[in-house]
Amino acid sequence: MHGHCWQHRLNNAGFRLTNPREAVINILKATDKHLSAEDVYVKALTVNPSIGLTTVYRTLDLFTRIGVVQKFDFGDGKARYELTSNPSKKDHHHHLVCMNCKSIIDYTDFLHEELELMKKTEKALSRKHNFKIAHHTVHFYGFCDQCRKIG
Amino acid sequence: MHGHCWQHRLNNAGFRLTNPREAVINILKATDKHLSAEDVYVKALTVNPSIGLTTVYRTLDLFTRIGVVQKFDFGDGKARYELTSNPSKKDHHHHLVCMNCKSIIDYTDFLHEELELMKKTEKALSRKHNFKIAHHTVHFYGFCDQCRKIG
DNA sequence: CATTTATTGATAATGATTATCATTAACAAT
DNA sequence: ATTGTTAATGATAATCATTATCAATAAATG
Repeated sequence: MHGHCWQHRLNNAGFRLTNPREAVINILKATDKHLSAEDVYVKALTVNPSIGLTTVYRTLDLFTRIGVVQKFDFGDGKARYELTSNPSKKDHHHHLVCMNCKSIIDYTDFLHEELELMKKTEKALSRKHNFKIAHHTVHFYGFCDQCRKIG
Repeated sequence: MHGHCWQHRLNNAGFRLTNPREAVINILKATDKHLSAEDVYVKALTVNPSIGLTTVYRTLDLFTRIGVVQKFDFGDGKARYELTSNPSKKDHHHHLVCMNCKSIIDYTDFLHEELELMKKTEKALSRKHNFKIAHHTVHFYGFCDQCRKIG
């Protein structure tokens, strides 16, 4: 149920398979960047020139709700979206955010240890607060190579 | 230099000690909530009825830049602010965010282990990317007790 | 006390996201 | 395939948090 393709997950959740939704997924699949809704919209236009920005927002929100996409906020005023990465797979990563230029670096160091700790923490928190945990994020904030030199 | 009071930190960074700044700090000191700029503004008005919302934003931004305050985004469209908690002190905590009602629970489980891992990760990342790391965040996302029952 | 300059607060502007609503297209049943 | 039902779309306007502007004020310094 977790490994099913997005088409099935949409259907199972009672949603329809549409052109804009396919376009959005394909764009997210094809990049390793951290795209904003506007970014996705611009790319989507080259595939489907009639797509609307509103639909892109709605679609990203829908995918986020069913867990196919993860929404991030790195503090630059606009949300970013990525395909959800399975914590036990190699696409799992976390982020390093430059507080000055807002650039983002993905990192994958010590993920095994991190996963152990997160599983343990998740278990404890679920029990203690009766909270159903879907995912977690880890962000490191600081100043990137460029911005250290300048500032 | 880290343990210095905020007054000194302001002065050392070349900023002035003003009434609005004092009001904002006192409000953050007096709460364990996750206040938005608007929240802080409303509270500030009771102390200083002439304070402006713009100033609150500016002040929170200033304190964030000098590291006295930490800015969070939990995905409900407005930023939240907390006094920066020293990772090795007992006020250090992380967050559990309900994806439905946006309520937030602080947690402090396994912080010792977490701190060990974070220090290690931080060291590796600093070296590899020549990144100057200031702080980190860990967020768990899911559904709280209330929202599990309903949804 | 006077001067300098950061800070403030009222206001308007910005910009990302959301609500509205008539039109269109998916899908199920025929 | 055709139709009917209903979700989904896209254009537009509205919302709302945050920022820019700028004249007025107040901290610090001599």
